[in-house]
Amino acid sequence: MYNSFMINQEVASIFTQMAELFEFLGDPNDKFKIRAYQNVAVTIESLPEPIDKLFSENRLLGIKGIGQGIAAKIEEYIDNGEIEEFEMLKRAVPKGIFDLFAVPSLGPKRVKQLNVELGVDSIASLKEAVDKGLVQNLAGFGEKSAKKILEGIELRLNVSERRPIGEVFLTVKMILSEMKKCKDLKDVVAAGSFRRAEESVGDVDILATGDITKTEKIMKIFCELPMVAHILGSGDTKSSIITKDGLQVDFRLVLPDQFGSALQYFTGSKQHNVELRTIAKNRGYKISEYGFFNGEKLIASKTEEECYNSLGMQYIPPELRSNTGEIEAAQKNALPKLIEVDDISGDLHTHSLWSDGNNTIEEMALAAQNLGYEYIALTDHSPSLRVANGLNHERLIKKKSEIDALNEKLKIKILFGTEVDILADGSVDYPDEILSKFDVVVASIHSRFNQDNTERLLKAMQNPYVHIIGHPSGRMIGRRKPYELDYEMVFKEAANTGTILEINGQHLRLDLQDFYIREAKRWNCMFSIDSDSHSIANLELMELGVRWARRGWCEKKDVVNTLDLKKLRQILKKSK
DNA sequence: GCCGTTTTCGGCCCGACTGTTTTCAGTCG
Repeated sequence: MYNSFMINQEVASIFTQMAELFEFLGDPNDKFKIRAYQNVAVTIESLPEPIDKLFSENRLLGIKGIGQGIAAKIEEYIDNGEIEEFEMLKRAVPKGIFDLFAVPSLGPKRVKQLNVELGVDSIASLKEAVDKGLVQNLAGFGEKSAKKILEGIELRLNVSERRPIGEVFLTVKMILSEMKKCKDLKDVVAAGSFRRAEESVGDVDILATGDITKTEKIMKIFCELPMVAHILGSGDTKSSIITKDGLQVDFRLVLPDQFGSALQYFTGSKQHNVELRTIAKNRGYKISEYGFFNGEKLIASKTEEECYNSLGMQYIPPELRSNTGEIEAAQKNALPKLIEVDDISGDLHTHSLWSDGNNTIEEMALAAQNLGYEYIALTDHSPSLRVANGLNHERLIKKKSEIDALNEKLKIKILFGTEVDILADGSVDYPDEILSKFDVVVASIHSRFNQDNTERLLKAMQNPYVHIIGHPSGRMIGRRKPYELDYEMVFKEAANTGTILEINGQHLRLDLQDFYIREAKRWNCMFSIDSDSHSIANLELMELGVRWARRGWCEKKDVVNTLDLKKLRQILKKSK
């Protein structure tokens, strides 16, 4: 879905949007041009190199999906920072068009119809049209469509000002690593909901300490970062910018002696800090971003550890700061020792070109090896997921022999896996004799999201060959609600059958949800944390998955892919 | 707009689901 190169994201996003605009304009001759643009956007997003480098080395035309026309547009973007045809298209359509496309259940055809017949050109005018009962009367629309549209708007509004954390994750990491190159800075940390690993974030606050006499130079470096689109303001201690992908980032320079209290203050959450201030007040203390004070006397401010300890409690990791029991636990010295990214030994849910991934098995394996993994499971889809090019028996045999050959020459161990579809009746999409051949079987639901799926999951877990339930709730942040489940029954059965529950790190999934991870832990469930990568760049989403698991109070011992391969194989064998 | 042992034109993924229809269009993955 994204890679580490800002320019690739920018170009890919333009082709995606151009495809949407052509679809809206609705010229039937454009049908396959649209598909070409959609395809090339995906390709560009998963390229292992920045596209301006490929261009300067005359290698654009060697990439599948890039021909003369698209290469010329990429060149135009590299030279001018924009593509004229895209700018013209945008002028030819209503301004709020991309907002309308983003409403679930609305596609280009219906947006067009709404625009032509009712003059709808924004979320606001859409809502107005539904409220007035106009939409319901359009040909092809009815009461249910209108209701769906309202629900869709609601889903959109919930994330309108906030964005899924995965969408900004790599941008923020890149800003941090760029700023860390500055020798006048010491600490550089993103605070706020980003640091707490909330599923969505608003503005991002970056806190830094360093040589205060060099503030002018430091702020200049920040405002001139390559991803900056607009500078909202820049002063001695704070600068604000908007990135090219529309994220507001504030950069604050604080005194080294106040870094701990400032970081504590700007990390939140609000509820956590309110509770903390109450406790401080009861002790006669006062807390601010400048320090923890007893009267006029400074008690703590340099580090967060010092600040928390001064209130008679353990240091509370940022992912836990939601005022849902973490403060009481910290006071009793009873916080869990949370899992770390470095604890992960491998990824158990990834896709390759064999199904709907964008890289070869070898590319995926080498990228995983670079992350320091001992193993990676390539879990391509099963046949019923036709859109994802699921593998039949014949292709499985070929894939297996490719893996065997690679395992002869690579250091990392590649596990032969599948993400097998859980069918309508809870059976899975391969017979036992095939299932038994896999090292890792992830079973997932990809259909019938509008019903209670408890029975399907229970039956899948009872299958002796199913090791892991993939993305158990099926939700997509801002797009699709979790389907109905009796979680208690699911957790009980997972524990009984030794089925591992996945914590999926894909940026729109983050599934199981954090509070259910905590709940499942009470039932002694086991977890795997997976990236569900469809390209090499996505493998880095493991970090997001781990931080999400930390929100669920996960420890190393709860997570099977912290084990070395030998122990992992034992668990997979023994647990079923 | 791209592609090619079906190669310079003709094909490009396609089935499930939903809500609207009463045989189908649009959306989604």
